[in-house]
Parts: sequence; structure tokens; C-alpha cells
Amino acid sequence: MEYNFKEIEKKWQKHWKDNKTYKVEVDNSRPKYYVLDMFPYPSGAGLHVGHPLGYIASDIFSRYKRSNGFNVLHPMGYDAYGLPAEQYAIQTGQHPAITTENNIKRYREQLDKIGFSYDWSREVKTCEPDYYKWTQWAFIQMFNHYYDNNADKAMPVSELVKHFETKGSEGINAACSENLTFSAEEWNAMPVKEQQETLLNYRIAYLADTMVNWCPALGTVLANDEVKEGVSLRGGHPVEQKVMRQWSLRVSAYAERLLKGLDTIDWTESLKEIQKNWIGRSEGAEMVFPVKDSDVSMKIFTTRADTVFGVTFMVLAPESELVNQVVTSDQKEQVAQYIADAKKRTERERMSEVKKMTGAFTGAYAINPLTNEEVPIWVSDYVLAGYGTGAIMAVPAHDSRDFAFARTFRLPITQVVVPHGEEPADTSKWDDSIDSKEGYLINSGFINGLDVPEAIEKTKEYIREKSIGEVKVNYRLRDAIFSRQRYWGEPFPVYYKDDMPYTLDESKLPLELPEVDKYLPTEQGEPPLGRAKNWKTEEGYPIELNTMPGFAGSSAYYLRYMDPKNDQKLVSTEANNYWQDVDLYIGGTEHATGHLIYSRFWNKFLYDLGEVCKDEPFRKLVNQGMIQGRSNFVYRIKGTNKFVSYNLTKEYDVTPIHVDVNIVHNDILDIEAFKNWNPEYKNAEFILEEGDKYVCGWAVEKMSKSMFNVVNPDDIIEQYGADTLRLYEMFLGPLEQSKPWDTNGIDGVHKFLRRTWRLFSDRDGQMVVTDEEATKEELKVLHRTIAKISDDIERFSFNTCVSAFMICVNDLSDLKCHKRSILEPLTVLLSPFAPHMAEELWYLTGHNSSVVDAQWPKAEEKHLKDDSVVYPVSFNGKMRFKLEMPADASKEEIEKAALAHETAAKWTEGKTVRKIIVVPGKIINIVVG
RNA sequence: GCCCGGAUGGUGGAAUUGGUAGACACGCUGGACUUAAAAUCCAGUGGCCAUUGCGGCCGUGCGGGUUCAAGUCCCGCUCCGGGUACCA
Repeated sequence: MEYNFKEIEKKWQKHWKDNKTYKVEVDNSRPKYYVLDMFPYPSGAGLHVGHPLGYIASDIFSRYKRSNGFNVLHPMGYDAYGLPAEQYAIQTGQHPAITTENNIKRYREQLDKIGFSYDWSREVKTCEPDYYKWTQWAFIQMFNHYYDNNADKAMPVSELVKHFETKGSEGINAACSENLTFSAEEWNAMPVKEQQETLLNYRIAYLADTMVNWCPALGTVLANDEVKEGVSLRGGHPVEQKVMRQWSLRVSAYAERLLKGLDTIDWTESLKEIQKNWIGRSEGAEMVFPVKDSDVSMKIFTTRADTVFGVTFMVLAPESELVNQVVTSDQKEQVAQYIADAKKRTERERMSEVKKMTGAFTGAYAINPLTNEEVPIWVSDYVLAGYGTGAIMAVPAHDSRDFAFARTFRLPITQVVVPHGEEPADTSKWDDSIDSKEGYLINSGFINGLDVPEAIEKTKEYIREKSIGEVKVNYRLRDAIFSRQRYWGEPFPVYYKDDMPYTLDESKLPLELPEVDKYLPTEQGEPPLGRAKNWKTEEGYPIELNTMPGFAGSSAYYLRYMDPKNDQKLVSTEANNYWQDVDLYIGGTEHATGHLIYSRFWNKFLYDLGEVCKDEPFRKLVNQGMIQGRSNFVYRIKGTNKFVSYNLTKEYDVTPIHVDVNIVHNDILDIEAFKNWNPEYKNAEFILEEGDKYVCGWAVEKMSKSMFNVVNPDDIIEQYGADTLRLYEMFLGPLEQSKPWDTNGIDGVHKFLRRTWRLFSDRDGQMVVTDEEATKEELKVLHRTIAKISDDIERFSFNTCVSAFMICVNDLSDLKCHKRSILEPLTVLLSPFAPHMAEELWYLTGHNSSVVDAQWPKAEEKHLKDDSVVYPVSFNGKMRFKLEMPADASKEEIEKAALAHETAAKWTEGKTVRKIIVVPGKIINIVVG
């Protein structure tokens, strides 16, 4: 029989399912290996050919590890809460649970056809109560813990309360929203409501008035990573800044650990770099500038304390509380007007007008604590409220923003750093600030003449001695806003008593998402849960109306897979101690600042609680590149219904039109299919080239319906089979690289599988595998392939694996090798890549057990070695001829033989041989001149 | 602006520590088989010159350098992709 992929794939997929081939359990007798894919959001569009890329890679790796004796955990599930299903629900009234369930069904069908080795008994869906019970549980723990900076871990709030009762805030070093000072007496005298309000200042999950990204179009707030360039990541709607009372997670408390942890994990440099930038650690000094004629003082953060002699003004963020405290009565109106104007500017305008400086003078002056000089205090929105202290000292000579501001408002500019090899210059002639990273100090009192690094040190010392400020580390990373004013998400296990939030008892979990009549806000502007009937506790307290954001459910799913059915714990200690952490995580870079930060934070928190045994969840992470679309175009002559082939377009005035890539093969248009594709083209005429071809143009674009370049894996599987799809996705190029999907070339991979098949079976379907002894040559081919494939899998170089298989099968075909001792190990090698075919061949060669449990073959040194080496012989680095030598020939023998070669004379003639380089086993280079 | 990647035939890509550049495929050209097509198989395929034979020169974005030897290392650019952006 010929290679009948349809039958084979159906047969083995059923076999695997019936025999629970991929089900795994804790097994302390075997080493574990955990391979994880980023679970998908099941969108209505289904999978396109780009989605499985990472899944195929991880599946190959899982199967490879299993063959090498590991107990491999390889689960899959769904990130089922999300905006698209809810938006669809608003439009159609269809419950998002139904939409989601349908989409999941579709995903599952598509995934099953590809032949993955997932243990589906461990499937999780984030929208299911048994699952989100643990999301809610984690939230309660975060509510009941605070971050103790001295212990450098999360600690129970109950202990904090005990401390307050006996010692007040004295001696507390905790991550908090605001530094509070109170005595034990004051604490004990506080009404309950005030105590609760105070505790929110410390809780890791806390409710507070914070500046949030409000997206009116989506009717919800968004986290920082969900906003890009002033618009929402999903949908691209404008986002504005607004103060709202919202739940947040105190991720910033973990900033240092999140940063340090990066050094312990095996992730790509680029991904670590993105996280490093996102965390944005900067070391500097916090300094206090007293305000003249006032008891108020301004605290500022600077990384360049050494430039303090160059300060010519101060700037406050418009949102800063200090503005009202310092503003003089005659400037009050102007400042108020400015702040009102600044508020009106959307985040987008603010960003697009970066160069345009706006601001207002407060009328107040600050006193430079080092020089005792008075400098004016301004308000401007170029200073951000959310970073540092919301106030800065401006050094216009050496900061381009301060410079632009000084020029706009005609403020003085004093140079304090002179780059090496330059002279002090007249700042009034400058077009921009000058760099101050290197150089020496001028106009700077006691640090004059010092180099920048020394000056920084000396200033810091001075500040500490005189108690003007303290050395401080600042992070850009902000707390994650955790409320969404939406329906389709996890309800908060929170109720309100006297306006203060309290968490439900754990025994009440899961708090299930209630039904609502509409998925829209209420008339009073409350979130959709405001429509739920009886949305209160048994005691009658109202329950929180917000729901959790998308990243809530995805922050610990990798832990749940370890023990998905446990109704007592998120994950049992036994399961967690066995599976520990994810050994290999494959997914896209787009989650760098979202999911991958949040889940690291979440995991560290659970680690602090002793719930999990590893501090970092993902040991190794590989980013698969994006599969871009490859669009095809036809060219219509303007004003006609006539289409001209690509290479003739120069002669006409044409409009390029996207054409469905599924009716184009190797850039040749299927004209009949095109006519039927759209009624508009029914009577189209064509100008063909090279006789009868219509050649299409092409371009690389995003894969999307509107570009008509979406390729569905189902179609590829229908035509070529899943094994071909798997192999081809890998053959396309390096895993990490982004590349366009181009169906051209898939034939080559399919042909390879058919050739492989023919090593086992003749045209009439007779097995031709023999028990003859393998030749030296055949063993060499096999063992080289074993070495290459094993090595390449370890390096995640799957594209070169496919090439290596092709070379191997080509060689074996040439050798007419049909020997069991060669073909069986080859089948095992092939099984991670083309599991269906490998199973069938394994079965046909007489095995009863599945090939997934076959032992991975070992490359034997003795079969890899050659008796002789073919040396390339170069003259002055240019290869001129080849020379075959015994592998054990000495350098001298090789030199002699090379010079004695008939072609050598031609290159040495009339020249002197100056040097001969012999690298044994590699190359010979003869230097002549 | 800053940070990180990348650039190799008509196309996707290979070359793991500096050691034969273009493996393996696609496409294309020619041929075999066939009434024909499909399938399969064989040969050729970086550019230029020579092609009667050998062959020769150039060539990994551009310009320099190190080295017996550079796609690979160093210095300076250009272009493309990604991240990030008043972060003090």
C-alpha cells in the first residue's frame, strides 16, 4: 500500500485516545520533565496555521524526553475568560459561556487532528468554577498578606495587626502605598473602618484610589501592559487617565526579586531585557528641598545628585498634592487653569506633543539644600505623578526635557558637567542639553573638578551626612490594577461592610459568576454584575461588582495542571514536589510584560506562603516567532475587468487586489477558482504570461481574514496529513524567527515522508524490511543521523532536524537499504516529528507496543568515525583541490601529500611556500608568496 | 531618542568553537517513463567570463581592520524588524 496518511492518522489518534497513551501520573521512580505551551484564548476564528508552531515544537520535545526515559507532563487548557466573547455577547445576547464553549470545542477538534501528546485528562478552563476557585483563593491570600521588606517576603496581615496593637507603626518596614506613622495608642483608638482603611495601605491585594487607564469604549480600566501608545491593546480604543477606587496587586513589592530572579532562569536575552526595562530599576537619591516661607518641603528623586548645583527650577506633576500646598494666592488661578487643561489632554495628545512644553508657575520657591539658592517651583505634565515622588529638580543644561522647558519659559540654564576634552560653553547658544554621563564638574562648589562617578559618590555621602535625603532605589514597575468593570471574568470573593472590603470565608468558594439580563453597565453606571439578582452574602452584605482581569486566570494555571482535580488545594504538596516547575515553556514574546511578569509574581507570592516549592515557575523559556501571512495579489487594469499577470504589470496601469491564497499555488492563480471566488470576477478576462500562466504578486503581511491570507491547518491536514503539517512547520525555519507562512515547498516535505514509507514497503504494499546485517556505510548514515537529530533537538533546531532526516532517507534510498536494524532506530527518531507514520511503521515492523515508549537510540562513536578524511587544500585561503588522507595520517604526511599533489604545482610555481597550516580532520592551508 | 534582534542565490533557509559559503528543500531548465496527464526517477541550477577541454575571477547589506584563513571576531555606517518611551 502507498502511504495513506488519512487512514493512518485516524487510526492512531483513536488508538492513543482509547489507550490513554499520553496520560501521566506522579511516578517517583522516574525523573519528571514538564513541557508547557502558553494556553490559548479560544477565539471565534479558530486556529490558523501560525498557532500550532510552538505546540508542535513542544510536542516534539515532549516525545523526545519521553523516549529518553522521562515522565513528561505535557498538558493543555484554555484561557477562557476574555473580552471578545463578552463583546459578542453584548451584540448578540448570547451568553459568553456558550460562545466560549463552542470555540473550545472547535479548538479541540483542530488540535486533535494534529496529533499532540497532551494529557487531556488534566485540561483546565479558567472560566470553570473548580478552576477559578483557586484564582479567588489566591486573591484572598493576597488580601490577607503584606510584604515585609525586612523578611523580604509576604507575611500575614494578622501579624501586622499584632505589631500595630503593641508598637504602632514603629519598626515596620513594609511595602505600602503611603508611609504612615502612628502609635499603638493611636491604632487602638481608631474606629474599625479607619483600621481597615489603614490595612489596605499594606495588603498585597488592596483597594485604593489610584490613577488608572480608563477605556471608555470598553467601559473598563486596563493594566499598564494592556495599553500601548495611549490606546487599548485589544481594539485600539483611546485610553484616559482617571482616578478611581480600584483593586490593585502590589507587584511593585516584588520588583527587586522579579529582577534578580531573571539571572537564575534560562530565558532568551531579549525577553529578559524587556522585563528588565519594564521593571526599570534605577538607583539614585531622594532629596528634600524646603519650600521658602513655608513648613512644606519637596521630596524629589534623582539619579544624578551630582548635578544639584545645576538646578535652576523645580517641577511638580499636575496631580501632585504639593501643588495646592505651595501655590501662592496670586498664582492660584493660573495654576488651577493649567491643571484643568492638562487633565483634558488625553494620554494620546500628551504623547504626540512630547516636544511641546506646557506648564505654570506656582509663585513659590524652593531652597536648594546644597547651595541655599532659591529656585522657582513650576507645575508641568512632563513630570509624571506615578514615578518617583511626582516632583523633580530640573537641571536644564543636562536633561533635554528640562532644557526644552527652560527655553519655553525663559528660565536660566547653568552648565555643571563638561565632557572630557571640551571647554565650558555659553548655554544661551545651545540647541539642546548636553550629555553628562562623562566629564568633570564645574560651578559645583565642593565637587568642582571631580569626575562624574566620584562626584555622584561624594554628593551621596554629603546628603547622608547632612540628612538632606537618602540613597534610594526606584522602580518603574507599577502595581497591577486588578479590577475590570466587565462581566466575563472571575468574581471577587469580596463583600462590603460599612464601605470597607472583607473577603469571603474560603469555605464559600468558589463564588460563582451570577447570571445577568444584559452584559452592559447598569443605568447608574455600575459594572454588569450590578444587574445580578441577590448579589450579596447570606448576611445581606453587598458583593463586589468588579471582576478580575484576564491575567488572573493565567497566573497559576501551570500549577493547577500538576493536580487539576484537587478540591482541597490549588496543588497538593506531593504533586508540587514531584513536578516542581516548568522545565520548558514555549510561547510568544507578546506576553513579556503581562502574563510572564504576573505569573512570576503570583508564583513568588505562593512560594512565600509555602504553597509551592520553587521561587521561579519557568526554568527555560523559548519564544517561537510569529507566523506572518503571505498575501497574493492579482492586478486589475484600471477601469476594466481585465487582470494582467505579475510580470507584465509594468505595461499597464493596474490596481493590486488581494486574492485568497488558498486558490493560488506556487504563485500561480487557479483562474477557474478565482472566477467562482467572487461574482464580480465571473466574467473577468486575463492577460497571461509564458503561454498560459497567471502569476500573482506577493507580500508579507499580518495573517488576517481581510488580507485573504489565512491558512487553516485543517485544510493542510486534509490535503497532506498532520505529519506533513508538523514537519513542514518545523522545516520553515528556526523556531524563534518570525517568518511568513508560504505553502510553496510543502510538497517537498510530503515527498520526503513518501520516500521514507518506501524504505519499508514496495509499491504493492508488501513490507520489504529484511533482517540482513547492515553494512558499515548504512550504519554510518544511521548513527550520524542519530547524533545530529539528538543534538539538534536539544538545541531546539528543529528545521535542521528535518533536513537531516531528508539526507538520511536520500542516502538510505541510494543504498537501497531496507534493513530492520537501520529502519527501526530511524522510526524512533522520526516518531516525535511524524508520530502517526512512526506508529504505523513500528506496528508494521512487528511491534505490539507504542513507539512513544521505544527507547531513544544512542549514537555510537565507532560508527561515526571515518577511516579517511577528504581535506580541502587551500592556497592563501582559497580552496583549490581536495585530498583524501587516512584519518590517522600525521601532519607531516599530510603536508607532504598536499605538496606532492598534481594540482599543487600550479599554485606553487614561481612562488615560495612560506607556511603550511594543517588542522587535522579539518583543512590544509598553504601560504605562498 | 534609548535598548534588543536581524540582513547569505529567484524563494525558505544551512554552515554548532573562525577552517570547503550556499547543505536540505521550493521554484526553474532539460531529459527518461507514458497515447496523454499525474506520480516517479535522472541531470543541471549564485553571478560574470570561458565553455573545445581544463578552468578562472567575483561573491554572505556597505566601508575599513585583525588572521595562514572571516558569513562567523573588532571598529565605523546603511537598511529592516521588535520592545520601550517625557521614568528624572
